[in-house]
Amino acid sequence: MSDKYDCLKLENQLCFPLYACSKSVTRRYRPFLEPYDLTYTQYITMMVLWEEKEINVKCLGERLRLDSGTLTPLLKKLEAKNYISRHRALNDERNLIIKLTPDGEALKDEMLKVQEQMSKCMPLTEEEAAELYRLLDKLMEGTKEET
Amino acid sequence: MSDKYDCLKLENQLCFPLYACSKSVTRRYRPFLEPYDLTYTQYITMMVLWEEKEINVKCLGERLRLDSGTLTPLLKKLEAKNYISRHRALNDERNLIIKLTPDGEALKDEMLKVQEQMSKCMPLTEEEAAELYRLLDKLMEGTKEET
DNA sequence: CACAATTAAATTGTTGACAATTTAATTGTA
DNA sequence: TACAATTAAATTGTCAACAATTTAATTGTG
Repeated sequence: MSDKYDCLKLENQLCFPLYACSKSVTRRYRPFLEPYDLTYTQYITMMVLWEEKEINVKCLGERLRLDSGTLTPLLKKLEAKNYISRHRALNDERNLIIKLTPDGEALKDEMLKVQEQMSKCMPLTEEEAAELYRLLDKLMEGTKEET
Repeated sequence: MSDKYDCLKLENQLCFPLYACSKSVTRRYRPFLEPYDLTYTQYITMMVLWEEKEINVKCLGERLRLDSGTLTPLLKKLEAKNYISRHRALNDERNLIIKLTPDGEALKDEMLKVQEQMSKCMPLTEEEAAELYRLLDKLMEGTKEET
């Protein structure tokens, strides 16, 4: 009951569950983030800033795997919400330095609640989560750009 | 060395590897699909049609987890490329029936090559792939809409 | 039968993702 | 020191994702 086209079936693919699952998780975040006027992508951008305090767009893009075409408008939106500031570096004006504002910093505590809510939707054991993490990492390695 | 903010670090999250990995896989497809003038989303749409031959937009959306706002313009593009046809159902004109054209059907054989190329980028063993599939499915279950 | 409720797709508007190109600053080198 | 090469961010243009609304067809019910 198997033919050569089996590999073209959605349910036999890894790519589709991956794509669907990623969207499903992102969609789940939406109502939790909405009160803070954050989208998922804006949220993970803030996560980097809560770790780094200060970073330029290039480094931010490497962490998030997003380019300036995505980040420039996104960062302008975060600036408009007064969560971050955008200033050119003094020593090299090509670099745009992104910093948290006090409002952005304050958001961090609120987000602990969001994470708590979200973790309830993630019905994996510690071991399963670790294994998923490992497999995603391996897949990431294989599909990453060969430069 | 752990504090209450650890859960707000990108690398401690499942959501980010999931999001990054999904994008990475999609990005990998791009050069293989580009000769056929297909995007990844258009490709998975074609995959459903290679299985079903004929389906309405609603069912297609349920399979792909996409709404009419995404599908309507996408299907018009596939029609313009002459891979599919779009016609209202005779018995209920609210339904738009999507069918493969001969060109769309013919694409199926070409896509076998694409899958072969792609599988080389997916460095997982059978068991790992099966486990990843299982974990994604479980996560999907937990994050799915409760209606 | 009439008309309210429901359903399917399309439309509108916002945000993301990314390739390709442009602009401006800096660096390397003849 | 000039000026080509490189680098960082911004811009442009296309496709996707999705919420909210609209349009049109069908169904259910008084």
